[in-house]
Amino acid sequence: MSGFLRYKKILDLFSEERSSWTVLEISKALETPSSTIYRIIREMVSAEFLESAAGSYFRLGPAFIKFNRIINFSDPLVRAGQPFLKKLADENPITSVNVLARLYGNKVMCVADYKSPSFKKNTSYQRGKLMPLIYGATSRAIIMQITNKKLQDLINLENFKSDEDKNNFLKDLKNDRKKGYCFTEGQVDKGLIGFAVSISNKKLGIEASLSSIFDLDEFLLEHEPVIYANLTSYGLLVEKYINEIFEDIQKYHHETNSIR
Amino acid sequence: MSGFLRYKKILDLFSEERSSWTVLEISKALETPSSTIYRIIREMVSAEFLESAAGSYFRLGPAFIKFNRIINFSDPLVRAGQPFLKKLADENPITSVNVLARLYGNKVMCVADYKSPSFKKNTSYQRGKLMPLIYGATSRAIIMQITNKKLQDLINLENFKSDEDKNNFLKDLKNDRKKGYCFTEGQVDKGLIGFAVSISNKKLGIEASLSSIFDLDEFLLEHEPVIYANLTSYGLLVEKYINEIFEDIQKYHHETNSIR
DNA sequence: AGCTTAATTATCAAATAATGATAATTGTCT
DNA sequence: AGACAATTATCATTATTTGATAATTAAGCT
Repeated sequence: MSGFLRYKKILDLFSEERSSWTVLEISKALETPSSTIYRIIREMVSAEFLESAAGSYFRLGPAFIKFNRIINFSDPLVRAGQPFLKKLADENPITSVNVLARLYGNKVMCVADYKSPSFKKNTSYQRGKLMPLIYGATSRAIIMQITNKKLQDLINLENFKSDEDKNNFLKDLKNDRKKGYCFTEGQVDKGLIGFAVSISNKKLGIEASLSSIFDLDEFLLEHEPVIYANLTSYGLLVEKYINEIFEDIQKYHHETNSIR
Repeated sequence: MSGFLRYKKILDLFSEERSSWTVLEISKALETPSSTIYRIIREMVSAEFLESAAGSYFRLGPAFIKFNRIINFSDPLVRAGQPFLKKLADENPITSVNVLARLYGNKVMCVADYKSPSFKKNTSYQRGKLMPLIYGATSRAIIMQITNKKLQDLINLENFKSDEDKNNFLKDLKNDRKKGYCFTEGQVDKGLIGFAVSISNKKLGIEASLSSIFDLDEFLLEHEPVIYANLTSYGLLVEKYINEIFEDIQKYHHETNSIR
């Protein structure tokens, strides 16, 4: 183990299910002597990436809250899209969960979400959560904008049940790309349906989606045109704002560089 | 530069004001050859702690969103306190910003916040933001529970205008400790006032505070008893929940350890 | 499409840091 | 105060990082 991986392997042990670890537990899990782990943990604690909790346990440190905030206030996708999620929810014909998501490695990550206050069911789409690449409208609206080699590489990492499954998936993808939006039913959460449109910005390397998730029990066919109209118009609006933010950033960097 | 510091120094360059950097800029800022920075950046990008943006710029990566989420769902303070912030806001006599904050190094960090929808003015208290240790009720309710050497060390890091200032601060601290809550006016944001109570849990090493911030223009003296009652009762409630979460965690670790 | 320049990766010997077994110290609980 | 667990210190060995330079790849421009 070397470089940043040494630290990342430790951080990756911490999860929602298991959020505190002792040095001995880490030492066992990574098959590394505890004297080494003690040394590394000490470093990470002093950098506030970990912190010591009760009973010689350690947990994730406040550095993550700090950097998360910086992303919130500076990430073009979050900045551009976050403010529209509530509006989208308010304009949808029935209660909804509205999500901005993006590619994260070979998964999809939700980077912002807004749930109507009266939305009852639980959903998997919450900020920071990783979602499967090939299930759900949210994910599909992201991969349907990816092409060629990158798409091949991503798809090859997935385990399809059969070749037929894989071909069907690719066919659906093609259709949705033509239509310009996605619909799926119960692929991620039972009893929920999702609609999604792509969000992209080539210059900023953004491959994302905007989606609305509804309770199947509340949904009527007549809602679809409104949902579709809302998503596409807000999707375009978000892309427009991303572009404005991009120009702001450019201007800023231009200024700071010419001062030097 | 060695160990984790090598990586942390790069991450620390990223801020709300300056959220993207090129390799060359980092190389200059840290006075390190660009070939070295390139290598390190590559590592951090593949770990998703950084990501490449447009125009050969790099920005903070989605790993922070992911780990932030894990903290949200597992940190005892956030888990216990977050749900009460809205309730506190709703029960306060006038619109308010309500904040959970904790010690972070020699600063205070807001770890959860809820602003009444109709609250007009801007405040500095937002999740993830670092606040000064010696200004504002939010901070004072934290340090007033700290004693002896730890208090000395923290105070010694602060720059007081004069020795008199320092002594007055310590005197105020002592008074507030007796009263059990803090009040300050305009110390952090002009035109705003803050009330705060301490939140602590020795076993979990939690040194925190719960606070409500109001617009001075809306505040009347008759509001104070209600504000005070709300804060103290919710403060105790949060501490009770922290304790329950602590016991849950213990039970969980007990189980997982006996399985092995 | 081809040309130009900037961005990024690869190479490798020298310099530096990480490792882990062990011992020493500190902290905690009764 | 004593016993046990947690943490830190030590240090020779081993492995990794460094940075100057060269090679490659990507991006911008006409």
